[in-house]
Amino acid sequence: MLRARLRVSDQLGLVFGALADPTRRQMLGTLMRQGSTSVPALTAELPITRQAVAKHLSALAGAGLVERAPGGSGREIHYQLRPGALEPAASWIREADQAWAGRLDRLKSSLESPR
Amino acid sequence: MLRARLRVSDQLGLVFGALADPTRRQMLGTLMRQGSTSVPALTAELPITRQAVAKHLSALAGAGLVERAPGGSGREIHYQLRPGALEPAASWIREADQAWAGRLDRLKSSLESPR
DNA sequence: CCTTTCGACAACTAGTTGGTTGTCAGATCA
DNA sequence: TGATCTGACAACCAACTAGTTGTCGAAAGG
Repeated sequence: MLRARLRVSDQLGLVFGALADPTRRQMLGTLMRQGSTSVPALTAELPITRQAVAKHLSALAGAGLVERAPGGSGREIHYQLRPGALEPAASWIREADQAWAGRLDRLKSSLESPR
Repeated sequence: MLRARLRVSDQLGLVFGALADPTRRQMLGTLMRQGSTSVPALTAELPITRQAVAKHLSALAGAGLVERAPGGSGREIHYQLRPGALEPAASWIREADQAWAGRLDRLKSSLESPR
């Protein structure tokens, strides 16, 4: 019956999913270096169309990684990093890394104290 | 002409992509708790078929997060976490988080020293 | 005023994903 | 031996993704 696959607002999944695309990571890189950017600016440094850039930006916004920059005097809409947005992902990785290492330690000690 | 989209071995992308799926994160959780597991064991705790589990496992293996456990006496193939596999992702996030915070600090200080 | 630029949609395409069913050979076990 | 379980494929399907082209109205700029 092909299960529903509701995907009920999997925040962590959205963040990791957004980070999975190299183009999106590059956009974030630009944002980190320059603080704020816009669709036309990103289009200038990427080999894709304005529309594709806009789609990626809205994916990043959907994951909460990016938001509209206030001000916006000109006609271009500017975007900036959203404070704390990386935190859930960072802490998942941190916890996993710890459990990972713990697992390996236990494995190692079980190898060191055999039969 | 619909660009090639070669995706030339984007290791980081593979890892983040693997982590983007909740089912896969759950499998990793099991692995962290139990150290080693197998397709039948995972199938027992998930609402999906054995074949789907195998596919997820091979995605995790493709991202280098998981590997076949040595030994394997019985007929089930066991899998374990691959040491250090999380490192690239962890360090990307760490660096990004730093740049992120730096950006925000500079933003704040520019707000604190106005006109 | 006319041209360009920008944002917002919409429609389309090829390829990928997450899942299914089905099949089959080999290992395990009663 | 015969039933069952396992892993490994393959085919299929619906939904999603990353990109495209095209259109349109509003804002800026000459």
